[in-house]
Order: sequence, then C-alpha cells, then structure tokens
Amino acid sequence: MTDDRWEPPSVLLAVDLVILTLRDARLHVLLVERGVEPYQGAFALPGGFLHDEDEGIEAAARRELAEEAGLADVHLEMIGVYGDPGRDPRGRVVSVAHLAIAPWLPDPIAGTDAASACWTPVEDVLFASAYVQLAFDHRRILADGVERARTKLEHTSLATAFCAKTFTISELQQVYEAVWGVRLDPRNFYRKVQSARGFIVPAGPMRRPQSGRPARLFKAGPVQALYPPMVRSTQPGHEVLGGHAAGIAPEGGEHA
Amino acid sequence: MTDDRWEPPSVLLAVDLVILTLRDARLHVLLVERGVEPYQGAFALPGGFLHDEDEGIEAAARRELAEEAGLADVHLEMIGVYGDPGRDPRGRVVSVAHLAIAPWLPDPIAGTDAASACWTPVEDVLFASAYVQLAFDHRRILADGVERARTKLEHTSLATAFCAKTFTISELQQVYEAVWGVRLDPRNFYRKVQSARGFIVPAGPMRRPQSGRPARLFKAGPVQALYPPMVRSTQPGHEVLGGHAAGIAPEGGEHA
DNA sequence: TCAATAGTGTCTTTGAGACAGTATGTC
DNA sequence: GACATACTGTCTCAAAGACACTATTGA
Repeated sequence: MTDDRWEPPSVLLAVDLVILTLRDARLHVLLVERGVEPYQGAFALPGGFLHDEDEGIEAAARRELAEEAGLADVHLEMIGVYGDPGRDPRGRVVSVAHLAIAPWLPDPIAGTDAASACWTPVEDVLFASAYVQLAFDHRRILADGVERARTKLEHTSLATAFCAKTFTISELQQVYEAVWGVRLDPRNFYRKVQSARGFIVPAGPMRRPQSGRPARLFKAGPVQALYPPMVRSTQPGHEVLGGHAAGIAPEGGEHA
Repeated sequence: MTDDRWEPPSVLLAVDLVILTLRDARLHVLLVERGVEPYQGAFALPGGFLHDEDEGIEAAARRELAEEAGLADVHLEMIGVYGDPGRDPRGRVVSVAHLAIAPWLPDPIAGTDAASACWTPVEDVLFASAYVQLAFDHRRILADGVERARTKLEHTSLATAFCAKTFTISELQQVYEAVWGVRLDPRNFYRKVQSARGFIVPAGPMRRPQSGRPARLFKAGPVQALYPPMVRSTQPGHEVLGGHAAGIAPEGGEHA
C-alpha cells in the first residue's frame, strides 16, 4: 500500500441485496420503491448505508435483510463491488452487493417497515424490453446476482436454499427450471439428483400429494459442493419461453 | 436505501492485488515488503488506496498493477471485498481484492518503483506452517484468490492467461498442474484440451524443442467458457507433494 | 375407470482415466 | 544406437439424455 503524506479520499459504503425466491414456479426478486431522491418513485434493490463505523459489511447486509424484508437465517453471500464514480448522484458511493436466497412462500413480506417492498418476476426486470426500470446500476447487479445463482446451482447445493426445510424432488426440480429458465426431464432429474452424493437425504417416509402419487420428502444433505455436478446442458434446445439468459454480460474479467 | 437526516459513515477504499504467475513450474505470487507502519517489514500483497474521488476501482487496480508490478494488459478480475472493522489499525479501510494473472517469465519485475517486490511460491505462504507471514488479512485474500484461479481453470480458458502468446500443450498442462497441485496424464490431457471446443487453436506449424520431439504451438481460442469443462478429479489420489489445498475455507456462504 | 404425478429400467452416446504403442526430435 | 518428449489409439467405466414402463394416489 502507498503510504505518503497525502490523504486518500474516502467513500460512502452501502450494501445492496439481490433477494431471490420462487413464487408459483417463477424466479422473483424483492424490490422496493424509493421514497426519496435520487430516483424517487423508481424501483430499486433493498439496501442501505453502513450504520456506523464499526458495523461489518455482512452484518449490515443481514440488518438490511431483516429491516427491509423481514428475513433471517437465509443463505447470504457476497456478489461483488459496484463503485463506478458517478453511479450515484449523491457522491462517491461504493456498494457491496449480496445475494440472498429465501425459501418459497414466506408471505409477501410480513409487517415490516418495507411496506412498499414487493416480489417481482426477474424476467420482468431483466428481459430486453423490460417493464420495470431499476434505479442506479441495480439492473446490472441483479443480472450478476442471477447469473451467480445459476452457476452455483450447478456445482453447489444452493438449490435447497430455495426450498422449505423438507421438500420433494419435483419441488427441487422446479427450482432448477425456474432459475435456469429451462425444462428438465423429471426421470433424469430424479436419478441425477439422487446420484449427487450428499446433496439430499431422505427426511422421513412422509408424503403430501395434491393430485397424483405421493412423493418422498427429502432435506438438504451435508455437502456444499456437488459431485457429480448438475451440469446445465450447453447444447441448446431446452430454453423455455421468456428465458432471461440473453443480453446479460455475466463476467467482467478480460484476458490480455 | 435508507435516507434519513442522519449522516452515514465514510470509509477508506483500497485495492489489493493477488498477482499470480508460473515460475519453474510452480505457482508464485507477487509480494512487496512494507516500508512503513503498520506491519512495517512484513510482506503484503501489492495495493493501495484510491488515488482520488473520481478514480474507478478497476482503474485503481490497473494503476497499482502498473506501478507496483510493471504489468499491463494482463487478466484482471475482482475477487471480493474485505472490510472487517479492525482489519487495518489505521481505521476503517475496505479493500477490494483483485486477481491478476501474469504470463510466465516477465522477468523478476522490470525497473519499477517496487524495488522490494518479489515472486514467492504460493505454498510458502499458504501452507499450514508457512514460512512467510503476510500483513493484514492478506493471507486470506491470497487463499481466496488462489481458490478462484483453481475453480476458473476448470470452467474457463483462464489457463491461457498464464502462458505466452503461443504455447505448447505441455506448457498448458504445467499451468494446470501447478495451480491445482496435481499431476496429470499427458496423453489424456492432450485429448481433453483439444476436445474443449474453442479453447486452443493451432498457431502456425511452428515448433521449439529442448529435448525430445518438437511440439505444435497453439494460441488461446475464442471461447471463455469451456465445454466440456476441465474437471478436477474429485476422487483423490492425484495430489502432489506440497498440495496447498488443505486448511483453506474458500467459500463464505452459509445456508439457513 | 382415468388423470396425474412418482419412481424404475434400459439403451445410446459422450467423456474420463488408464495405458500400449508410434512418431520425431537431440545426443 | 539411447533417450526424451509429442502424439495416437484403444479399452473400460461413469454419467447424460431419451424415453418406455410400472406404481400409487385422488376423483
């Protein structure tokens, strides 16, 4: 680090949250309507500034998660940093974006202060001619968060974070289908998920149908990294309508 | 974002660089000796504070890359943010860590101001009973950076960033062996690398042996994502001596 | 009975890993 | 010639994808 007599500039640090969940088999993100300038009235990702000098970044993210979404004990990981000068008209604001995964149906948000928060289908925001415009660079942050979720579904047990404590295999399949925007063969999915060692483990001989044969219940297994992985078939032909995979540049790295 | 009448705290923003390269078939990282407090005399990752209010984060990383390592036009990507309160005794310093990959043999650093910079074998720093102690939380940053490189080698063409503009297949194999800390079968590696569509393309019928049969030269192909991927054999039995894979927690995400 | 979903089996293709064998250079 | 490295072929096994088939529920 350079340590001269000169004073380095300081910045405002914020956290922003990409909170994803599944609602009626579609991927949704939690948005809030901004009540103040800038971007008053526009939708934005939940987030806020550090509370005080001594607050850790993840602590701030969890605080916002509780304050704005009423969520606790959910999967949370850092996505990256967004700090382009000029991204916020108020000055130099650097935002640390986080990805949170909420299990489905935690109600449209309990009675939190975030009265204006609402779950929005991700495609409505990310699709080329999007209905919903987001404040700041939040559309890009959302795109990166979704891409992160897609990738982690392949190699980790993240999908179980979308489910309740116990779940059926077809519920798990819905997660993959919604996040990837593809349709999968139930029979092959069944085998594949079972053959990934430690991914899911049986949770009682229980059952709970609606129509059709009752299904076994499972819970998340011990492993974090999947082997064999749940590879997304690269050879196309599976994309389902509204696939939001287009028009997003997921990776920022450049080669020489 | 919360927008009250209260003033949010500001922080100092720094960039730190994990610059990796290959030297005599081993993975090395560039370290600098700190000339001032804190941690005077200790080794640290190259890095520094933002220069001014208007400097972008990636721009700052590239500036440090040039100033401290004399490198330009190399692969650069963000690793993550390290901002625990108390990580820097000077106050609240939030560091954005980056991973840079330098092609091998750019000389032990040209005549830059970083006279004290030196390439250090990664294992010497990361191994359990490490010889080299790093300042701040830089050991953890290095571990995360190495883990990032390991993972990206599987699914992207990042390995070519370690090589010169043209390279032989066995040179590419050395990259994988050094970064993963494993030994690979040359025959299978040959086939595998060739079957990954768009990974490498022939670069002239050239050749350049030292002993043994001359090898064909290749250059980096057009694709970024590898298919099929170069999967690290999960079933162990391949780790080579000094494997630094142990004792590192690469992932910070937690499930509910 | 049918509709609907759960779960099993089987076949084909692709790729991973082991390793024999051939090609082409230097000494 | 020996030696070293580059490259090819072949075998076996594991897993992906396609899809026929059976099982178990409710209506």
